Amino acid sequence: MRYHESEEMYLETILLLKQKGGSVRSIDIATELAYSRPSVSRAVKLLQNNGYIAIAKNGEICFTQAGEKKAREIYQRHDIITQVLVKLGASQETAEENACRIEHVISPELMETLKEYLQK
Amino acid sequence: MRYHESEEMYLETILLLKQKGGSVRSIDIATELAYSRPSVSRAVKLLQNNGYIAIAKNGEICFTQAGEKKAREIYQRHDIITQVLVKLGASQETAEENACRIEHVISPELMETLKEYLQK
DNA sequence: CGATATTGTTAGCTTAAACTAACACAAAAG
DNA sequence: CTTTTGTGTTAGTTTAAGCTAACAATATCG
Repeated sequence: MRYHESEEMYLETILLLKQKGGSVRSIDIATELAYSRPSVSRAVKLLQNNGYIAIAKNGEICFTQAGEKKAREIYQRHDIITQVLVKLGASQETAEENACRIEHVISPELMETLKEYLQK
Repeated sequence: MRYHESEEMYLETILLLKQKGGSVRSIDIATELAYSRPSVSRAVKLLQNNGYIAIAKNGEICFTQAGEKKAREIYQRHDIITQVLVKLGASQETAEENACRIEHVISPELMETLKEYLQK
């Protein structure tokens, strides 16, 4: 993975779990991503150090302002890329799966172009 | 970088240099990618072990059958992605730059979809 | 031919991010 | 209230792929 790609994956996963679940803990992330608990524990600590999340006493993970912003940005990238790929003829499944990887390597300029493309 | 993404970059770079230069040595790759000589030396040895290239006594790097095939595939992916992005409204430069990263993470099915999209 | 420059290699370091084994502690269940 | 289960953490390993320092071998130039 390239620089901080995994950080993006974690933030995105937390947002996803919040949206469909409610309270999110380390174990939920580990289950969702099929990673070991120690791997997630370490990643969560990094997210905390970087100011993206806070951990409640009961283990619940909460976004900071910056964290939520970043997570939503990634989520939006994912969404837009998926829509574009479907429009180009990909199946929903293929589109989702590829968007998941492309979202981490796409430039802001290209994202703008894709947004405009969807509008017309 | 994800699994063997760097291998793909090296193969692609060798093909590129062959196309514009002629004889390709380790140092040419190092210069092109702005990597250190030891990094390239190591990567080249791996490519050799994996059966993608052979090294002549004077240091010239030659593709094996498998290596050339693989390099051309990656190159083609790059090309098609660039064309698609331009068609969607990106500048040539933005398209190239993003294609360079997307080419390593795109699935074969999606590549097929993109090829078809270009045809119509 | 010998000094210098170019190229390649060896050894070892670093970082990111996964892993397992083993432990600590809290919550739930008997 | 003790046992079991669930959750998180610590310590240490692994792999990929970059790096520098230092050396070896080859080429080129005076």
